[in-house]
Amino acid sequence: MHDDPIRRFRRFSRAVTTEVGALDASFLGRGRPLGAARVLNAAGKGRREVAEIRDYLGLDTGLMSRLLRSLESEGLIKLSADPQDARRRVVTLTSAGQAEFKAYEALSDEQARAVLDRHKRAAALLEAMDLVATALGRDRIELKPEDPRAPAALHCLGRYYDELARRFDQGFDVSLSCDPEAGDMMPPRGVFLIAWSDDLPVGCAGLKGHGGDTAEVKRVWVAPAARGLGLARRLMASIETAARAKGVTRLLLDTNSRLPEAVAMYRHSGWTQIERFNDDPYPDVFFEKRL
Amino acid sequence: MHDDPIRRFRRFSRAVTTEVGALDASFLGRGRPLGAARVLNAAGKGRREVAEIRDYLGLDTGLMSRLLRSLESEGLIKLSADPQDARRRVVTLTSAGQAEFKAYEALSDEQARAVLDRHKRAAALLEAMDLVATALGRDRIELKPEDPRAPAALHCLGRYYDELARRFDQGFDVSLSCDPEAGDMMPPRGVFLIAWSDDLPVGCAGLKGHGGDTAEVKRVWVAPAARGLGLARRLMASIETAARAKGVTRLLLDTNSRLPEAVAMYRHSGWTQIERFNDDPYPDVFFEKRL
DNA sequence: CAATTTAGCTGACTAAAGTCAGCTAAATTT
DNA sequence: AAATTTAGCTGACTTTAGTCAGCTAAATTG
Repeated sequence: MHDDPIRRFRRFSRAVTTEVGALDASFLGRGRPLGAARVLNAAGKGRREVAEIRDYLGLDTGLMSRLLRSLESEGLIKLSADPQDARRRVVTLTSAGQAEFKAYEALSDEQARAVLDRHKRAAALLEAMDLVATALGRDRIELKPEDPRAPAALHCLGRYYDELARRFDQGFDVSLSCDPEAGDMMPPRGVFLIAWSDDLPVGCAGLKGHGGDTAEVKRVWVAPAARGLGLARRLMASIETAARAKGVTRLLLDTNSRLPEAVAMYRHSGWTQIERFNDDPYPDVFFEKRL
Repeated sequence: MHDDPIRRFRRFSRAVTTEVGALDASFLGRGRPLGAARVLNAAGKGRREVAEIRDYLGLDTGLMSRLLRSLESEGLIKLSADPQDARRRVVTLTSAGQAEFKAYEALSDEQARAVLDRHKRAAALLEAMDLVATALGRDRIELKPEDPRAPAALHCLGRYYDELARRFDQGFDVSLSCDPEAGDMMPPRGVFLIAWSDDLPVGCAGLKGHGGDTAEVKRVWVAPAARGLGLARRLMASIETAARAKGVTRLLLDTNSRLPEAVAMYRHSGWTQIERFNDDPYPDVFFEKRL
């Protein structure tokens, strides 16, 4: 009865509507209706086109127009015609608007901190929050190519190496492994994909190419919070598509028997186990796939 | 940067406002404003007095009065004077109201199920949700006396025994332990307290009395989701207050060195370690406290 | 019993959100 | 070049939520 999943889910919903709803309400403290504050925030977060903001916030054109005018009359935004298409309008924050946006951001940050500071087990709480947020937002996870030296990429790779170090008895030291050159995992030869759940990178995968018809799949990682959502398969499918587009006909990858989920996933996705094809000390299972 | 707690918390907030907010909005699918639906739900959940509902939902008397009248005119509720105090009004659902309430419940249940059914790792997701919900609702955790044979009590005790079984090398079998008679943990001799976070029992503690001036503290348990919130101390304080009120001057308890958090907590709360005072096979650490 | 407090109702009001038909002007299609 | 589509604006409207002063009637207090 008290373990009933439905009951537990609904209790969760009540708790977050009460608490997170209360945080939202505090936006009213700045003397501006919530609608206008939301538009200002969307603009501050880099959404420039009116249609884009309207779409994101799910507003009617009439309502949107009024909210924009009210922000404009407050001197927080400026509207101008899109040079490409003069029917479209582009929002830019004035410096007053920037300041006001930052004030809202500071307010949100402060609230977040106030909640987190009370918790002894903040790390566990955040892990749980990551898991819940990723699960709820699963349909909005996006894969985007990224420079493998960018901060988000380094974040993923760091997590990946940590995980290998935990899984392997002998630990893991990247410098002993074949660390691909960044250039090999970037266009035109290769690609490095990051899976984003909102603003958190929750997975990655790299295609390491040499310009020839064989390429290698490297650094496939999914964050613990995002496991079980089929993300690894999605990343692999996307890497394969990219490889085909580059004229690659044969993909290789190496992995380790200490990562049984990965090995099983490859087996079920059309990969064939082959003989060792490199002298990297870490992998002990090798696969190929003909495209 | 991507590990920043504030950033992670805010991402969580966005995810739940989007998702849980969408669930909320579906309440509008039944052609009734959210306010009226909330009042109907509060009444359906057993809140009978108008003042109680008003208080719970944070409504103004005027607004409340109007919402009640609109529900009354729909034939969903009946209002009558409280026999004890004719100024007060009591809400009762008509059978149409009952049906409508159940329809809302079914809607919520269905939504919860729809989200959960998609998840392979529903157990992990629910654990994370329990943790988050308990942490966010920490200030609303209430301690209430309960019959130790009631379902919620059995739920807590079951979890407690499971945990002991996991912690002790030799496992745990209640029947070999001194299982207190329910009557000893109920008024007038004793008490059994349950800590409620919303509708989920997240902790318990029992006072086992014999009518004399010595009593025993038994079955102190806090759910994993509620640890780190100081709940064990709160339960102990409440048990001590109850003991004092019953004229108890000396409290005893036994525990096990395999539960180091518990042992540490007792040491820091004015308990003194003493010699073994029973022949229960499981405990190996014994405490007393003079009140 | 009179005075005060309490519970709730009512009418008049405001603010915020949202809807909708009709409009203009730019861009695109035919 | 005319017709159509698209992006957005505007005015008139509704609904929902919420506030507030003043009221009635019951209960409580002195």
